[in-house]
Amino acid sequence: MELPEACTEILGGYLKPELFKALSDPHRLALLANLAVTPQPMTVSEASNCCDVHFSGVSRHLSILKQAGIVTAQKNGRQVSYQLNAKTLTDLLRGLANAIDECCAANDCCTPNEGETHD
Amino acid sequence: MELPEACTEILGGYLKPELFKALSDPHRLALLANLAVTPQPMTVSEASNCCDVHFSGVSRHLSILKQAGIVTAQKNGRQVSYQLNAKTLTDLLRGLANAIDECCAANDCCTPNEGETHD
DNA sequence: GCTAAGCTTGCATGTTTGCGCAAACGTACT
DNA sequence: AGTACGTTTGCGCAAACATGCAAGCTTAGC
Repeated sequence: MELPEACTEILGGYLKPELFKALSDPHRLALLANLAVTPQPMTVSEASNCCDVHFSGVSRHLSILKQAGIVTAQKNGRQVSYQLNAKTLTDLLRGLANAIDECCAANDCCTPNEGETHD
Repeated sequence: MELPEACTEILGGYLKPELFKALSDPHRLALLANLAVTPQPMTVSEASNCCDVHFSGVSRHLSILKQAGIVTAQKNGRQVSYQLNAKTLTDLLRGLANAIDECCAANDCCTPNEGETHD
């Protein structure tokens, strides 16, 4: 059975601020969406077309996504192709969701009733 | 079958910067972890004990989490109890993961090979 | 070699964010 | 009514962040 301490450990493995920070910018999310929809990897120049940000900014955004493990980069000649690392991202998302479920089930905490906020 | 446009719509429903921004702060994640581990709802004062942040800051953090739908607040007399809204959060996480999988499957994009980054 | 293309990185700037403090607000208790 | 407690909110400050521009770096093509 899960103890609270075990929960903290389990959760801690998924509660990385860097990941969510990488996902907290609208332009980065737009890039991510475009990567998820585009069959081929995208170069920085191609990615720059999708949002009105200077290509240097796009380069930085993609770099942040790469550092978070959300995308992978491959250098082809003088251009760099970025690709969504779907498995890593979905594993992290599902892993966190599962960890939360486990902890809540083990501790009987967390929202038995829905929508009881006070505004 | 899913068209790229449909993917964008599906993804767009889950790619809310506000959610990830709420999760992008270490102290907020610590609060979230504590809420996931604690059987009862926590008051602001109780929550303040877990991280070395002034209680006013904790109040603001919890407010941000509430606005993102991650926690719910209930007022009991003069104190406010916060509780993890586990279902909302896990649904969002899994929903995004599923949406990404759908889009990638439909478009045959996204990381067929693993770990091919260039540093 | 030289030049141009593609990308990254340093710099300056404006904006956002997290923080503690103090004041304000609402509620319980006497 | 008055006081004490728990929480929220306004304010000012410092750090972090996003952005455009320009310079630098690597690679392709001549």
